[in-house]
Amino acid sequence: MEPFTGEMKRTHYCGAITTEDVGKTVTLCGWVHRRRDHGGLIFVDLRDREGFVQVVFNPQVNREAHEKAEKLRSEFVISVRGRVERRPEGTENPSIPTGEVEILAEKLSILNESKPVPFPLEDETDVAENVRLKYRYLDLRRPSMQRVMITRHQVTRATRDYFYENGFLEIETPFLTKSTPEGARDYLVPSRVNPGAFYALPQSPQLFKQILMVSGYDRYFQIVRCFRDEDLRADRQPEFTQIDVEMSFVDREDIFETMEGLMEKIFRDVLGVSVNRPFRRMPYRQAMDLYGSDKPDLRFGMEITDITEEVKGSDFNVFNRVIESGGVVRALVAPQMAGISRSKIDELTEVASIGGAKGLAYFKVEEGGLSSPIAKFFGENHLKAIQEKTGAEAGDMIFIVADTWEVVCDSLGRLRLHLGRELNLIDEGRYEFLWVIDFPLLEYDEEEKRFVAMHHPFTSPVPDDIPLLDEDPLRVRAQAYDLVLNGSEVGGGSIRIHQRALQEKMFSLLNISEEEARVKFGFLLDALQYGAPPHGGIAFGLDRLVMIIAGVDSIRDVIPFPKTQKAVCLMSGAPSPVGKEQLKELHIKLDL
RNA sequence: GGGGUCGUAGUUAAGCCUGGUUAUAACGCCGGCCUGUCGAGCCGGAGGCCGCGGGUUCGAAUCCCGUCGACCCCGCCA
Repeated sequence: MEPFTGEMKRTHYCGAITTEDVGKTVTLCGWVHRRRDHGGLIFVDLRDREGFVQVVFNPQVNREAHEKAEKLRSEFVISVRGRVERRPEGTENPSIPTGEVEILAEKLSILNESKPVPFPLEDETDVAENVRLKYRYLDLRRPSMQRVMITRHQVTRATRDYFYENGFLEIETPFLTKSTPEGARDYLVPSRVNPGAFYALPQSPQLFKQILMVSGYDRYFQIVRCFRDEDLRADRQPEFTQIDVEMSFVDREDIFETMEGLMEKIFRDVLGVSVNRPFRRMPYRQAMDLYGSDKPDLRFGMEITDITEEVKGSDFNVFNRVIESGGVVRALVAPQMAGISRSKIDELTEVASIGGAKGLAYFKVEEGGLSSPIAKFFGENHLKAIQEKTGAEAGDMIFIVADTWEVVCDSLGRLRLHLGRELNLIDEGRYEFLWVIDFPLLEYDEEEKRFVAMHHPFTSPVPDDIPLLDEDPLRVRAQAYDLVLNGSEVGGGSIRIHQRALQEKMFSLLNISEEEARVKFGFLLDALQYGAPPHGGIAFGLDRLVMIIAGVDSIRDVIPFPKTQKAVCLMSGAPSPVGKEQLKELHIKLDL
């Protein structure tokens, strides 16, 4: 080990050396990626965040450097000074960016050694994820991980640039804030100086950004961490990052225009892709009807067809009972799948059953018509009508689910996605944006026996629907919108309620008492009395957006230090027990 | 809370169904040789609580029960 002196400080990044640099003496700092020791000659691939370059230790160039290089091992940290040379003819390596050049080492400093690493630091890795997470500092050293983190940086940079250019103010909101009902479970932080009281980490800065509008800041954005104590998934972490936006004196169109501009800039700056504007729009109801999802993947077609009318009057009682009780019968055509096996059908039935379907009926489309174990219950006119309505052609398979509207949508939606992937109908290079609009304002929660807000309680109803709040609350549409990209919800927002009376009415519809509203949201209700401007906004899930842009399947691959499914950090060991003294200071007794 | 997949040298896997001498391979690691390699090559070597605990058996990596952990999914996530 040697001191790091000025003469060995970096002049270039390894990955940035080009034929332009031939003849120059450069100093490189980095990690030994690989060493190939020929006894006489030693080759070292030296790596830094920009890439790697071959360093040649030749005793005839410098004996001392060559002798030292014999000690080098993987992941040693070194500084090398030497001349950039074009590689001798026939030894170029066209498979790497710096393959035409090499560094003839004249001086080597070993700045630090490394134990043998627990797994190879290669781009392609099949190492178990728990090993990667335990040694995250090594995992993050892998070039593919560094590329993703750089991509993430580019996305946040493009975002900041865009909002700065468009007159938005970047303002911070508290992390130690107040627990609110509705929504996800809160992460709580005990207050030492207020025994028995707790802060909550924000699920989002929702109320604060609305307050900022009341305060006249007009256009706000923040790239901000949010916390939700719910179970994890491939695209869900307990702490995640939102691009949070709020604007005053705007309607939905202004938000769409501004946010499409943001997406356009991000995709241009980061991927060099130009996106088609304006983005498509689709009412929630239509998305559910056609794609069985409120976040449809529009990279492929395969739309769902309603055949409730077409099957009426058959002898098939399963369908008849569903229709009598107000349900629907709908079909999905799987192209050229008529020949699939019984076990394949079982597998697809399983997929549909996740959505609640109690069975999956099917018709094989043959030259002469439809065939199926249940075909005997249908007249020739029924079968013909089904085939015509679905547009199925010979060789196709028609899958049918009959149930409540919700179950049919969910089941066929899942089946559609499953088949889309399996039949390779999804063009991975495409980016299909979609605004889903006209969400219902409310849903009925069977468990709690009350209405709950579909988006959140501060979402404004569509003005025309306000009279319905009393007559038929479930039919009230919200001024809410989601941005969907390739079947993933990447953002959601709404025009907010800016009048106290309407906000109070909303709380009462949600069965939140006046008393409770005052305690939980009093500050918002108060603020709305003092000149609150009309306003609205949106929040994007930065992590999900980066997942799509970087083309990775796990949210853990776009977060430098993620948690496992049990919300544990395998590197630091968090969460962990704390000492008695610490608990006592916080006035907390454990009950385990 | 529930369903599923997985857990064997540092890493990735085989062996497990059908129990039987010393648990197999590749990569990595250590030593030697080697001046144009880039997954360098050749020769030699070390390395295992078969996740953990219990049971069945003359005998368990292998069969059974439990448990822990990682991952995927359902519920949950305004």
